[in-house]
Amino acid sequence: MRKKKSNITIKVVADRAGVSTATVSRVITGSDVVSPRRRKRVDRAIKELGYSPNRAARELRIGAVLKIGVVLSDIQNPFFTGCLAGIESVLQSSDYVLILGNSKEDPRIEKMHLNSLISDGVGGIILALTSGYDDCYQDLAKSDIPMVAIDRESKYLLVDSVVIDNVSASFQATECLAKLGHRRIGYIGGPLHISTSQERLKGYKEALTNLDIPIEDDLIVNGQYRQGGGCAAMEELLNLPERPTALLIANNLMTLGALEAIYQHDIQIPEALALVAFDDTPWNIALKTPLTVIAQPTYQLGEFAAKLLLDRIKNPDQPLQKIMLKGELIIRDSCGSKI
Amino acid sequence: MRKKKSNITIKVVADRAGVSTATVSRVITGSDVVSPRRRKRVDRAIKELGYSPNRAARELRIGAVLKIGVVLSDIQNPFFTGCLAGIESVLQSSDYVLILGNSKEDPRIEKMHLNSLISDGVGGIILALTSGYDDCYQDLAKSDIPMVAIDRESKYLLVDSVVIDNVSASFQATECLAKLGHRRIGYIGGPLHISTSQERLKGYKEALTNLDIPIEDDLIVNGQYRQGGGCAAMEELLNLPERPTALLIANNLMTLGALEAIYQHDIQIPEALALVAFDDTPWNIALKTPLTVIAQPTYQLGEFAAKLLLDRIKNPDQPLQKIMLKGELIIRDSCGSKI
DNA sequence: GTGAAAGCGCTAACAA
DNA sequence: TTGTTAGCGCTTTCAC
Repeated sequence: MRKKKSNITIKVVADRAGVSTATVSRVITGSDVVSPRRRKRVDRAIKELGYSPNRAARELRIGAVLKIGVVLSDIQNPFFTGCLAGIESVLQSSDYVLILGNSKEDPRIEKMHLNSLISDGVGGIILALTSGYDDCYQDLAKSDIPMVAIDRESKYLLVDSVVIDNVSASFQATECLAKLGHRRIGYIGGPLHISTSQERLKGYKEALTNLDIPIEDDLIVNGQYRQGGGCAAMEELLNLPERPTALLIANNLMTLGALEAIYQHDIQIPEALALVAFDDTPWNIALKTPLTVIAQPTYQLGEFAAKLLLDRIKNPDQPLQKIMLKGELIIRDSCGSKI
Repeated sequence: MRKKKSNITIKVVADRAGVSTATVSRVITGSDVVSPRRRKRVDRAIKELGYSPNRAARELRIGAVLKIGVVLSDIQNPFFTGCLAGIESVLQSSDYVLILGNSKEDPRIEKMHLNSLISDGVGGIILALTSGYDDCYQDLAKSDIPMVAIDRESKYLLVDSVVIDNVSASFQATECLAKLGHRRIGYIGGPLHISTSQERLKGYKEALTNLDIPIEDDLIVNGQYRQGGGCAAMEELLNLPERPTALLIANNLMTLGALEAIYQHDIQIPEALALVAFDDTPWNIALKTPLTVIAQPTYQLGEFAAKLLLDRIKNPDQPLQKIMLKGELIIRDSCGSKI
């Protein structure tokens, strides 16, 4: 174990400036009850000594500040790294430091991170949750740590949130496919205990109902929000006696997996299967068939979340907020229409 | 500002278990001088109370900061998110917490993050540096904070490092192309002040020399390690009076950009242009032409770096280490051979 | 407006 | 093997 970095404490500064530690502290914290003369003396001493206050001591004394915990469900998913970049950019120009945790879609790991953050007494938490259907978050909610849920929500966790309007995005995508003449539209989505999965499925169903297309359970597959999940789901759909002619996929990684299966079976897009997928990605243009997608504003999602959290920390009693961002349908080749 | 989070302190646990705080502390820190009976009692009390130690207090007391700063040059690049995931997984089972900074390939932002980490007195730093050719890091090196350079090195920063054997990887890739009969092999690489760019260029040139193929400066383009950089570089190569028949691209994002330009000019891969690129990526299989790549073990890179840093923290006087990991050439369609 | 002093929760001597 | 206790560096009453 390393020893302390610096022996310049508030005491040293106080001695140098010929004042008490209390006065130095008042200067540091910006308390306005210090006379200009002493303030000047203290400032000089701080500069000369290159003093910077010990964060641990400060935190211990006042309770936690200056740390924001960010727990994401998959830090290798471009969707979340986009969010992360947005969060980071906001925090960068704040006094807060970003503590990162990766839950890998595992509620147990998530719980661990959360506990660690809580016991650290972080100033706030931004969470993309992995589990939404049980009471995992009830005691978390009881801790009074400011928190923002990002992308996903849980009814057991009533906190500020920044999300995509998934129902409408999914509705729009399904409608697009239907308007191109498709009646057998399949759907591949994520685990149903995650709110985004529920909402996207809902949007899909609503669009179908709205257009008098019967909902067929066979055409709906929910799997893991992973590449493997997408591949497996696609195989299932492909094994159907009557295959879908169009498909909506609710996640970028699943899309990659589905594409894997599609190419393996030598199915032509969009001729044999029209496709709309969630998430625009940098690699889209280089794909065999460029994908029609619902682009989600991930970076802004992160920015909003960080700003919202900072707001909430400053003003704990403000009413709960839910910010909803719209996805954007971008037409490319895979849906079979340039519109 | 919030007040303190939890009132479950070591004292409460001690009372509950009927022991002293010292004994509880011993159990927590894994000191082995506690009798099994008491240890069991303490463990139970901890569990029942849901106690977890206050990090600030601990840090203050032991005079070390249980935080690792990780500053990456682009947290939206899959290469670095792969590393990040590896780092996170190691840190997760340590006492350390991960503080993330994103320099966006900007030395000024990097500097800012580094300064902030230093003044926080973090326990250690993992850095993918953005600038390698000036003395940016000289005073950083003087701070005695343990540090590991990841992926990229600088002669101004003599610290432990974990890197890919870029020269040999690049050599291998170039050789592969040459063995397929190509003599006009182009090269697209990153900024030359970054060590990986230098090394990859070196490997390329060495392979050429080794095979008696003349090096033509026209065929070598160095740009930004970004999608735009790859696209611009490709355009440049395409404007040559005599185009290359094969190409090595030294970065995944640049590859995407190059592909963009290639498709725009309707150039067939591998017929009109054989391609080998750095980095294997999840989307590779779904590309128009699956890419022959040098796969880099990003996750392991991160794991090694984190472990190395933890080692160094425990044992500051151990000799400097440089861990070099090998890339792996994976043959797919884009080089024009299944071998 | 200022200083003295009491801890924040924890660990590590030192005693027992 | 265990408990007692003195701080780590800081902020914040409370007197003055």
